[in-house]
Amino acid sequence: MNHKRQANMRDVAELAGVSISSVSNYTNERWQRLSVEKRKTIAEAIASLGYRVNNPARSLRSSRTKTLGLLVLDDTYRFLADPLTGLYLAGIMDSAREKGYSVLVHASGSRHKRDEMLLPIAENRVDAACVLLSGARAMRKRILQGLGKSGIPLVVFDETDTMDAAPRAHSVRADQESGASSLVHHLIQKGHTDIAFIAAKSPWAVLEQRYDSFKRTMRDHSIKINPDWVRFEGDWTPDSARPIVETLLSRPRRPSAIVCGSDLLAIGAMRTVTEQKLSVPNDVAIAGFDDFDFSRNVSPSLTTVRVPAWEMGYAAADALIADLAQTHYGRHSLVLETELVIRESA
Amino acid sequence: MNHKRQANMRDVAELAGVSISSVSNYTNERWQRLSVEKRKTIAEAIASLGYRVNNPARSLRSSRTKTLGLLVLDDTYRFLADPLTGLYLAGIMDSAREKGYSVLVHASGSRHKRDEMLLPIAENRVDAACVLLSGARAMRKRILQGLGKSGIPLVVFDETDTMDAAPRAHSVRADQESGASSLVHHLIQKGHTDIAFIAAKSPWAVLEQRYDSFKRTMRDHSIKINPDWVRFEGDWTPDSARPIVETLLSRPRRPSAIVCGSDLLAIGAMRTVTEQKLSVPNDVAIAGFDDFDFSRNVSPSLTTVRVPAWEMGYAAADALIADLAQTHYGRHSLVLETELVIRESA
DNA sequence: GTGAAAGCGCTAACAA
DNA sequence: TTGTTAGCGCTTTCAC
Repeated sequence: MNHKRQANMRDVAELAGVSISSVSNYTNERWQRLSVEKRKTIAEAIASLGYRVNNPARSLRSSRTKTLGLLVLDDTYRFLADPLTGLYLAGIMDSAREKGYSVLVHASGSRHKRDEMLLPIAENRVDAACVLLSGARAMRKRILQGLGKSGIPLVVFDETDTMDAAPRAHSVRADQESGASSLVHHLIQKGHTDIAFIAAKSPWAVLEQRYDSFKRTMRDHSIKINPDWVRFEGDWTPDSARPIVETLLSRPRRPSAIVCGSDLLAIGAMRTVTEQKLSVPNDVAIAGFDDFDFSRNVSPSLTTVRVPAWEMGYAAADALIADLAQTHYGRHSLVLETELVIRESA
Repeated sequence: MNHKRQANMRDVAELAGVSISSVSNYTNERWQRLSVEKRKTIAEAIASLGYRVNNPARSLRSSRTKTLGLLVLDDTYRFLADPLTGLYLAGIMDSAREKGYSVLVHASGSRHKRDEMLLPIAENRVDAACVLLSGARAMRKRILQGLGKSGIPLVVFDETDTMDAAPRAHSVRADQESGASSLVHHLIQKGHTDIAFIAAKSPWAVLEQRYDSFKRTMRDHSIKINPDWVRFEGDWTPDSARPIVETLLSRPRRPSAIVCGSDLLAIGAMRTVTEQKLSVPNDVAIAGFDDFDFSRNVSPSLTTVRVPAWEMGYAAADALIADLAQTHYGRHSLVLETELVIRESA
């Protein structure tokens, strides 16, 4: 129990012998309006009372919350168990903290009411937001439309051609196309033509980009894609790769390489191949996307496309805070480089 | 740009032809004070205006923010890349969302000012908080002391004997002791006596519990621990296991089993052993803690102690919200079961 | 440079 | 049941 009430601005002003507005000028760092002595007296009063500005009061009055939202649309609670999301969030938080912002995380499933995603915005909890979407394209567009109408600065992760639904939102993404294309090139150079592509069933912009680029690169090399070898099933856990790969291996003709939609899946795929007494990469090469911490340490180590997830998060928060500072809402499209990391598995 | 101002309670009241306080009673679900017709009129007015309560205003007036904090003390931004933290957060968020709460995530390093950790509380941004600590015991206690004084409901993850620093805080943890002990039993039953223990250098309550139980169980079996085989070095990435394991293997006498402080480390350890042309588990058995998604899918699959991280997060938020509802601050100590998962690596 | 005062949108105490 | 009203702590004119 806190017996003495928290100090407020009035208390500080009285102790310092100045007016409330001078204290306000102090906490808002408007130094031009504060004499040096006053500045010192106020600092002392604040320190001695342990005063902290009351954020809700400040927000109510100024409609600035000093908070960034991370709005996630995902049907599975495991979205945060995916290291990619965790790294986005870490980047956002690091960037936000440096500039005095907090981060409110809000996840919503498509089973929820349409505007559940917008709640933190509608309730004036955030000044700007990072948006992470999954699910069908049409739904993603609809959500983006709703978000766009809110009028607050927005950064959308990983989306490309859905961005027109929110004309003023920034986008931050990794160059999945060049990553996927380098990967396929690499496989072809290694002599592979029988290449499978597997991923979770859940639609996701990043997956579309990876798969589209896979298809394009195959076509560019005049390699026909065997439709039996393209499978979108299960979720993004390693376990869901197992039944897919089992099917792939059980058929008379099997692929010589499998491109997996994510490293998590690739690990499950490798395991399944190994269990069938086949060798990775000799019998079946396996490659993934993301380059998580563990990817270089599994056996065989994973050939993959590195995605700079932390950097993306950092850049996103950075862009939002810049917008907020300048009320200059020019739209940016930031594309960070991916990198093919060739290891043992392919 | 939002041209028409957001609707407020007054607008709703006018449109519905009722008083502001009736609208307030509606948004606060005080149905006893609302006739059925009024309830309907208000609902319609709210829907037609797209009204949402302004959270900062509500918070200022009522000093309830409807927000839970997740306060993390960690020096490395990678804390969120650790699936364990991600799962805690996922559990917290799922629980919070069900009850209409938001989650504010706030990380602070020990390099920051002492009370950086308290900022969301000091600024009235949260009603209650989950606390995740790492670092030296003394520092963790000091932080807990500061948090305890704030007087808001608190759940601290994974701490045991430091909890007296915050006498009114709840604790939620997993039974690391029984997990570690089962694991050591298992190794001994498999004939191992030359058992190493490796972990990151960064102190952490969970690690202390795991290691203490390791020591105790070894002693109970009258097995002497070789101090050369106990190593706390590096961080929690798989890569930092490598130099440690290389050293362990390079010496004339090497352990027959290595217990790793986390699955992430265990993966790095396995990889290093394999690279030295030794076999897991025949030459060196490897075991971890946590049981992440990928642990069953690496080769060989990982013997580990499962920690119910999502459930812990869920329980924590649950306890906080219950406290908030009842102003009944009885202290709980919740200990969730761990489970030894025996696979191939040990 | 400084201070007085209005009022952001809401809740809760009280009156009716 | 319903309505009136004070005021939460702050920012921001505006006058000095």
